[in-house]
Amino acid sequence: MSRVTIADVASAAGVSKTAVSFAFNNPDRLGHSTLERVLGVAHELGYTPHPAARALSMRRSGTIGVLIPQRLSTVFANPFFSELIQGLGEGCEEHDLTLLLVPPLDGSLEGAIRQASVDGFISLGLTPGDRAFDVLDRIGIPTIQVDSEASDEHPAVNVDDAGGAEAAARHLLELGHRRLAIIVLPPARGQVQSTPTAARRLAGYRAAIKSAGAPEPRAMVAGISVAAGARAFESLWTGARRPTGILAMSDMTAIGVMTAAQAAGLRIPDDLSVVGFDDVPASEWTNPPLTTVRQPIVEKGRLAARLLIQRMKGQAVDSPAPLSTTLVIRSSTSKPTNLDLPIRRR
Amino acid sequence: MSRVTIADVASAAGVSKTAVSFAFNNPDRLGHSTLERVLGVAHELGYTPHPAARALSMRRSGTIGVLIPQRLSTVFANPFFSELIQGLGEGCEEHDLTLLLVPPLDGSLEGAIRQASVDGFISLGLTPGDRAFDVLDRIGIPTIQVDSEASDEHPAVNVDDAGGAEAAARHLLELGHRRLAIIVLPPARGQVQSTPTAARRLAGYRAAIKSAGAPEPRAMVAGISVAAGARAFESLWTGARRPTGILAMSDMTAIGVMTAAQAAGLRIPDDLSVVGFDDVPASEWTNPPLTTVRQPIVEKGRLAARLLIQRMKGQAVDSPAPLSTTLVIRSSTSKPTNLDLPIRRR
DNA sequence: TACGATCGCTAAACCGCTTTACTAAAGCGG
DNA sequence: CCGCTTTAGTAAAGCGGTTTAGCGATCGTA
Repeated sequence: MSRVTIADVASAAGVSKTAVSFAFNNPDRLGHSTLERVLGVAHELGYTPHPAARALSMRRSGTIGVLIPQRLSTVFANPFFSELIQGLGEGCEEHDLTLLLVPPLDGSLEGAIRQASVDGFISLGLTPGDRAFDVLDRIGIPTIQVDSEASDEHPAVNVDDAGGAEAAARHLLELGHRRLAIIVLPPARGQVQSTPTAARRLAGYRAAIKSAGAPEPRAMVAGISVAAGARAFESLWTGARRPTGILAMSDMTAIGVMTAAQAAGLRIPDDLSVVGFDDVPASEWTNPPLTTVRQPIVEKGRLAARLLIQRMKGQAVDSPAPLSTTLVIRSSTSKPTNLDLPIRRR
Repeated sequence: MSRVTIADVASAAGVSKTAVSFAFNNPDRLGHSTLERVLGVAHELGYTPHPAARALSMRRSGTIGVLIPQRLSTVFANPFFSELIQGLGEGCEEHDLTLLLVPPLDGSLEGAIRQASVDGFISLGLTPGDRAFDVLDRIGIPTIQVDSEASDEHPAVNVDDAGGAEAAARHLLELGHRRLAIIVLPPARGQVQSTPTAARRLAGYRAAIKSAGAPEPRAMVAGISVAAGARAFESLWTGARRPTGILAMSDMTAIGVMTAAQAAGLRIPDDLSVVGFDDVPASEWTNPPLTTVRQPIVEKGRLAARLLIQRMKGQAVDSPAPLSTTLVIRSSTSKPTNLDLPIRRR
């Protein structure tokens, strides 16, 4: 009933364990006839090497871990993440590696890191001081960061967040918008400080607004989800000096803003312009199609995976130059027409 | 430079390896003072048990594998999958399990199964005869199927595909449509036969059409992607007897059909009705919002994870009753108005 | 014919942890 | 004070592979 081990195969084939091991990993070291026999017996018995035993003795598990800062159910609600996985997957499949999703266990990412039997880690959106780094350094597993701040020990793959954000804000400003609001990504798990990505995007928005001499924008923090975007719109749409344009740091948030605005009777872009960030596929099909900043998400994942694999091979790798972002102008932005919009609720 | 092992901690604390192991896994068996000391030394040295060694000796890795029938980059392009992962994640997090994504390695799913160090598998859309089952049975790892055909050894979690499909078709028929086309999901990797899910949905569509006495629908196979949906529309929109309504087995395909149709100058739903399947979140925001069959994807994942965990505990589990599906009527369907539509290309 | 190289295979150590079986000391009731 | 149970800790045997070092037989060569 119990699993077939290498010893079973060895004794059934009348050879040593070594021979069986060689048959699979080093066939040249065996004579032709023994090789055939061992392989035959192994197949007949349905032998499969125990992965953990293999990993222990070879010091390699054939798996890379993806360090996820939040619960899977929140993270995977954002298509951004699916795309990133697509890229990581492409990088991994080239080398027959599998992907282990490592969210915080019991609230602790550090604990989860320890448990994971992997050859390398991809970390997502970690803030520089994160304690996860202590654990990573301690156990000495190569790591590549994504959407974080590069350091010497931990290279990071990033996109030109500031440039993209600046282009987005400039777009609204050039259309004539002056009253802008920014929806800021929330800080990482357990942190107060905003993520490096959020900080860079915010800086980009601000730089454009400042250089255009437009008034200080309202800023509000909201989660990366459609629901959070909707709530953000609700709060923004009370009181005086309502914005004519909203800069969201994520497409999901932007979509939430649009649906909430439309539900409140506004027309987009006539009554309110909205621009997102990421350019997830869904942004193309929304009503209206979303103006947004495209970042090459799949490529980012693929690059991160490749760099990690290089590191795992022992090669040194530097943080690559940020991947470029481009503004994609669709139909959720236009000139601000109704500067003094009467409130049309319901 | 090399990793801190249990032996290092033991000698540094002046105790046996057993004591160190007890300190972590069985603290009651140690005196108070030694416990403190061992834990202190371990922390100081930055000791972390080697996961593979632990897995080998405990016969448990704390990981469950998700058997993915295709490449990650194709599978994760469908939000359906993200939602399923959300559900699986919820089920896993309750028990501190992590999720390993296991796509075919080098084209072979069986090979990938062998390599994976997991305590259980969730399989997706496997066709009954799949050779993956041989490997799974051989190594005796508990498995729960999703979107497959239940068998005694391998319970399956399913939704009421036939019922949902029937409701979708009936909806179009009741609106007055008679010329329908069906876009069928492609067969699983390496198979000729269509997946059980596709077969059930097709049967549902056909049953409704037959009982309404409507003419035989055109059926065509297309991949589960926006691009494939677009291609499907192109092929369908040539020749005579063009459909007035299209039944797609996936929302992504339906969205592809809509965008291609709109690009060809058709108005939806006036010139063509489209209904999808799944009700992924994006379906609510499309232009027009998509009429589709909702299936509880997250719940499906959560249920599958829970059942697998039960099985891993040694409890027997039966296949649960199919989860119910409901037709969600939005704006991509209406009465067929232009029965003899002139061709308006470009 | 003798000798070093090559070939084919094996014994045993090792990877790093858990766990069973056991021992010495301490606690305890009578 | 003695025998018996706890308590606190240890030695050693796994878990199931890989890998190094080595050994006899065969082979080509001088």
